[in-house]
Amino acid sequence: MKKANTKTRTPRGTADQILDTAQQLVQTRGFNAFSYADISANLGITKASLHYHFATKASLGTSLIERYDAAMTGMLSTIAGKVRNSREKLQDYVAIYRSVLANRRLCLCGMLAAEYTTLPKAMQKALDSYFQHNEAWLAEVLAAGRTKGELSYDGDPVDAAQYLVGALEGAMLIARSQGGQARFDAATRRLLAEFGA
Amino acid sequence: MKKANTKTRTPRGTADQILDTAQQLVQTRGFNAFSYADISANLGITKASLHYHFATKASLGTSLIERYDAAMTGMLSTIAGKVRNSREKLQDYVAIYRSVLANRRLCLCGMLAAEYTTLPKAMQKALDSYFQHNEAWLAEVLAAGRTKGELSYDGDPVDAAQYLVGALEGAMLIARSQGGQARFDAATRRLLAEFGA
DNA sequence: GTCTATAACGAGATAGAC
DNA sequence: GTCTATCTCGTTATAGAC
Repeated sequence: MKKANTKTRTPRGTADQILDTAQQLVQTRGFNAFSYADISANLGITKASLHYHFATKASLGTSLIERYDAAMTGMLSTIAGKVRNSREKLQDYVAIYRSVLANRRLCLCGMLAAEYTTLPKAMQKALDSYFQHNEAWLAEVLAAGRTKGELSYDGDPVDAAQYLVGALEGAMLIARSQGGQARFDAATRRLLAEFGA
Repeated sequence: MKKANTKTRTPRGTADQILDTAQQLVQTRGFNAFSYADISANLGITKASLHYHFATKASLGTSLIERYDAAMTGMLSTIAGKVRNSREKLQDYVAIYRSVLANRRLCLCGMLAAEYTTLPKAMQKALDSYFQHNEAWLAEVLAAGRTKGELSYDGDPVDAAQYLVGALEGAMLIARSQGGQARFDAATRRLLAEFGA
């Protein structure tokens, strides 16, 4: 076999390293505020080589979102698979965002949502999918949680899920520059309490 | 007199027109995704002339935030001056954000918060002030409202105000590309209900 | 798959005439 | 206060050698 699906730490390929660096840059500076030169400097590889792996910045950006979406889907599956109660699932979901902010980053897709009107169509589509997946998972957790009496809130679970995502993204966005982790934690305590978590 | 402080519609000066155009561009595209050429095209004035009014993009950006902050302060004074109950004050506050989104824009300072790490220091300072002013006004409304029994919520009014600002900015941010005005309205209904408004 | 070299363009900014 | 003209730099992207 050429590539084993092991869980051991395999040396990341160049494309992955490029994506890692680009992701960090987008999460801290935004898609319109980083360049191939930045990645080149961080990785010690020339700009021309970057174009071998990702011909255009648009294709790099699209791969970035798709990988992020897939990683999130994986984490949500893991959370769901632990089959604990819905309260904990919600807490774990919030914890994902918390750990992103702890690295002084924003959610990749929250950042890109701010730049939405300037993004290539392919990136916009990928972004739409990301939020779709996230909110569908959350709505399901909220619906099941209320049925089981583990969570409590009013109205439509889909509305509630959308509210949650927006509030979480906003809390990260503002907390990064105003108040930091403490502010984010205070906000999410309030948010979770609202759902009986 | 050279300039009367009248409330009649006086023809806006060139600097004001530049700020108007720049503000619209930042609110839709972001500070890093617009150029002097864009303003030039929109206003029919050369880039060189723009530099006469705002020598650097950083100075233009700083003026933008300061003007936005002042306008917001004015609106908050007006709301406060109408001396109705705190519920209505909170609703009016939310309505300000709503009208911004209705023009397919984000809050200027929410957008800039996403780009925070790439902004000149002067712009960062001005942004900090904007949020400080906003949250101080909100915290005061929340504190008084609870005392008078017009609002109800748990914990520190300052925490609550910060939570509110984050949730509102996030609701706008995501709603612009995912769900639009309807999604924003659903989110703010939930948010207001949380405070007994 | 990575490199050197360069093209093609747009950015922020300045000099100096009117 | 607005213009023309220009400068310098950074950007995405490509050609072609190794």
